[in-house]
Amino acid sequence: MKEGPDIAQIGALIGDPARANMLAALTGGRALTATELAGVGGITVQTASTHLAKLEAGGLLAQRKQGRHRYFTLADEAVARLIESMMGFAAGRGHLRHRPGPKEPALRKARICYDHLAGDYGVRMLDSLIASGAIDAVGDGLALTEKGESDLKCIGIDVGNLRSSRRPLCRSCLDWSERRAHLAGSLGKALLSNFLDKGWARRTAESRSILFSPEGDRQFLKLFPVDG
Amino acid sequence: MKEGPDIAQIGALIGDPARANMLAALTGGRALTATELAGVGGITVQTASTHLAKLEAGGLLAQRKQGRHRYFTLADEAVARLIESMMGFAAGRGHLRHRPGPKEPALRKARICYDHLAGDYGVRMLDSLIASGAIDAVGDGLALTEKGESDLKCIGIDVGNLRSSRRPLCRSCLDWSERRAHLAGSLGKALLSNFLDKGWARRTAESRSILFSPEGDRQFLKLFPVDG
DNA sequence: GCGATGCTTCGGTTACGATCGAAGTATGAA
DNA sequence: TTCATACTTCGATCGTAACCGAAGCATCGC
Repeated sequence: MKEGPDIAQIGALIGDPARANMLAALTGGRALTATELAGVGGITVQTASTHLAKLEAGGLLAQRKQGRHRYFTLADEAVARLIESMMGFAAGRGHLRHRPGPKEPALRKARICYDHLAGDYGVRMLDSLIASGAIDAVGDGLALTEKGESDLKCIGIDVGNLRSSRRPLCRSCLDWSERRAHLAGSLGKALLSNFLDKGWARRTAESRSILFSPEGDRQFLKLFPVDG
Repeated sequence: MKEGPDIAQIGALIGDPARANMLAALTGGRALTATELAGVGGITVQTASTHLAKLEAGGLLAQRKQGRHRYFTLADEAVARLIESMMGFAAGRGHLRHRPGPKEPALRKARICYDHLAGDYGVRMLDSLIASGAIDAVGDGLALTEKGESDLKCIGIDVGNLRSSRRPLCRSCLDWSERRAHLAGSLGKALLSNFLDKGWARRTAESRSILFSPEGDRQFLKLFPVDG
């Protein structure tokens, strides 16, 4: 019976609603304090503190002390992928939390997934990159082409730098709202950073959603057209 | 706070040790009865029954009545992928259940992962297929080459038939014991079936491990050499 | 019909863990 | 120093869910 790694521990860690909410919030990539996380979990700070200790002991979270604050983040990208893949699974089973809330539409349009763009815009961007021949979709994987590399240089992304990191350049990540793939990996991160730097979009304080400015919206849609 | 799909439900379902053991056992691909699952979970049939009802209600399991038996399987491949990905994650964090048991070595050598070969042999097979040019590894994805298609025909696998199914032909699946990828998808399934049909290997009754016969072992190692 | 087997439902016990108030520690500000 | 903020630890409560014995259905073999 006792075969393989123990998934029950991790399941149990994610299985508590308060902890699940905190993890989902941290999938936004931002480092949050214990008090903020207590807020998203809907619990007091004392309770949050014990939850956070458990999550850290389980290897899901990392913390960084800074003054009297304690900032928590997901331990690494693997955690983010696990959470997102569970979200994709849950969405596919109809385990939606309840009726779409007021913030849902914005979240479905564009949101941050650890450090890259997800939602309708994320999926659109990848589709467009594939259609233009910048990225090859082979089997279930993604690879940047030479054309893609030069295209990216034009908008100010130096792929050479990215390659030097150990992290994969392109990675596909299943989008729970669109049920299709969007672009993750260091390139996904670089593209989102690029948009934020240019002022095309900005992150919101409380939510995972990404807000595009009217001008940014226009530029983005022009840069990543659909149907070719 | 209430953003996105509800992962807590699924986490909680997997988070119980008895349920986790049952799910892990079902990742073996075989349909098991409630009594058998009670055995792997280390609980009585009554308790198992309630667990199984919950897992079914949560969409993780499917059941099929047959006479007075009730056979349970994972609801679909997505569940299997979720379980395996959690195992991979857990293994990476050192959440190993405890000391390797007596059956561990066999399990690490070759085991079934839903419907394809995993473990050392599974990883070796994929490595060899890539080294021989039968499969292209592009980015994090896999694609069968023309050479691969003709190679497979020689050992009695008709790729054309496989293509007609909706399921992806090649898919990489992270191996929790080896921490590297092995081949999943319909091709992974076909290869394992092929070995079983030829009598090279057989499944065991109780465990997920795959036992190779001496002759099958020889043939397998010859067909999938390492180092080119 | 009968008993045996496989499974579910019911009822009651038990144990674990989530929760919060209160007190304790650490850091920063005044 | 003194106070305020951020967080953790302690202690106690409470609810839920896992668990099993016993009883209830369903199906098979005879």
